[in-house]
Amino acid sequence: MKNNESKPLIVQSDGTLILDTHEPLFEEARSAISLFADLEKSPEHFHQYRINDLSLWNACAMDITLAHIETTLKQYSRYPIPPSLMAKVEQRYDRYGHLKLESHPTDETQLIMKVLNKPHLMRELQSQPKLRKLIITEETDTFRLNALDRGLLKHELIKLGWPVTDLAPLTQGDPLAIDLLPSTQLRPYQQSAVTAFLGDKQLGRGFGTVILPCGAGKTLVGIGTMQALQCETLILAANIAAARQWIREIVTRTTLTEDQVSEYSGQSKVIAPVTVATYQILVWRKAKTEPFLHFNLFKERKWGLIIYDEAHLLPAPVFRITSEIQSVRRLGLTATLVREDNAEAEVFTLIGPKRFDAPWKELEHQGWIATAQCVEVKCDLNEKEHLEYAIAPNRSKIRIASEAVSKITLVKAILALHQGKPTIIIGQYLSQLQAIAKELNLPIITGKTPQDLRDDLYNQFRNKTIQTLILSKVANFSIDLPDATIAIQLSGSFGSRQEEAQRLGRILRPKEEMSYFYSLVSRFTLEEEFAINRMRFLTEQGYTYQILSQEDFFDD
DNA sequence: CAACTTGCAA
DNA sequence: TCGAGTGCAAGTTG
Repeated sequence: MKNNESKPLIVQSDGTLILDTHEPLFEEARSAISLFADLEKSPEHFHQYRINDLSLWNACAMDITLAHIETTLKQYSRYPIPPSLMAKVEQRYDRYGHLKLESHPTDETQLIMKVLNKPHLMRELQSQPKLRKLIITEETDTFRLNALDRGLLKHELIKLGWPVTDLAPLTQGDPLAIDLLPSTQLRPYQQSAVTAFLGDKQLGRGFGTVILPCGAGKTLVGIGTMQALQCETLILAANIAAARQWIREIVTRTTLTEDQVSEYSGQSKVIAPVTVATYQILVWRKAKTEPFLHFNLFKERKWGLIIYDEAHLLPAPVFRITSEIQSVRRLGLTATLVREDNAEAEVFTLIGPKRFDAPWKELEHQGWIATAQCVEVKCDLNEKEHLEYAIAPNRSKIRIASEAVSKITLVKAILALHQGKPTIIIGQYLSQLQAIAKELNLPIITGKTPQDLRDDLYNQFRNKTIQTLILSKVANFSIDLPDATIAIQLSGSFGSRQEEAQRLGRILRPKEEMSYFYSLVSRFTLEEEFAINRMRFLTEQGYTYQILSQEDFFDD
């Protein structure tokens, strides 16, 4: 069996695929299985993929046959394929293709859903209360539905395990000549992302989600797609800063001029061939009962492409409107779909399935993002804090642990260790940050800091006039934050992995030198447990986590 | 009327 | 539940 030893893949009956990154066939196997399995974790030695309902139906949609999946698994698997797994795959495949969704021939506010070759399916669907609510009329093998419920319907059907094929043709949108300027070139992985998104145009693919880490240039993937499609485009961004960033990038990197690219926000409501809007303005309304006034934006022009930046932040009502416009090409961009609620399925069904993701570690190897070392430093509570902690209700325990005064001394030690390196200090509680700012006499930026002062401090940080900057939660979203080599996290919120990833993203711009990400954690407290949770995401992404204690800093 | 501040929402 | 943040519109001011 020496021959099989060198095969990279281990297939388990629960659908987990483990891929050994050291085997020569690794790369080949990776691209083969990613057609029907999702990447779950990519630590350094073994990557983990999973075959699940969504990934299989996604494969169905790409016309990948059952036989192809079996052959691929056999080809790369070290051990025999568990028969129960193939049985499960077959079962899932069998559920695909029985439901077809079409537009009503005369009434465009309605949809027709046909049930094919499954006698009992009609009955099964009729008995579902959530579907009942959406059905207008029913005949022997068809349902009539409201066009507005299209996305909701697709989502409910996925949850019931009966995916529907949406046959509504994708509209082309109004044409727009757009070209990259010669000074700009897509990196290989950005190009792959664009290609993966577009797929084979004859199959009509043109919706989906691309996953890339912060700092890997998601904007260019968007711009590359616009160039390929040559059509008017609506871009949705999480906040105004991000929206303006898109506009800047588009104007400086493409042949489009300033008056062809506009901002649609609370401050400026201009609509142009390329319009960048915030999520906020879309979901704004006078009162809870009033309609969403700005949803018209979707129909204002014949958009050929809608780009959802930071797709994991999509507010619920935007999901709903997205379901109404399923005939327009949709590109979701995100650093991570890990959301503490489980909205990933919604992103996949309404915007589109995952088309591309690159393991962070790999981009790091190729030098596109910086090499980072994560260090967790344990520190101790003092006598008084210990006492307070012991008697405090759970709620305040976290805060006491987060605000341990020993963290201040540690910050000093770490700053001394990395003397001369651009450093940011991030934390959750203003009082603590302010105390450190005062103690160390360092500048601080919080939500209340006026924009011009922020810009001023950022600039000084960029041109190295100041070396250290203290930042509150504003750091999580601010786009124009300058690069740092060292980040010190004083406290994080409730173990949100997404937040951790965002913060790490701040120090991941490509640089020659190693970046360090320090997390300060109080020993023997709840904070330790949260830290484990937060740490998991990064470990799974392939980062090594080093654990030190405060003594390590004061010994020598 | 542009540039603030204030209050609300999710 | 809380703390900190954001964006929106309307009100206030020089």
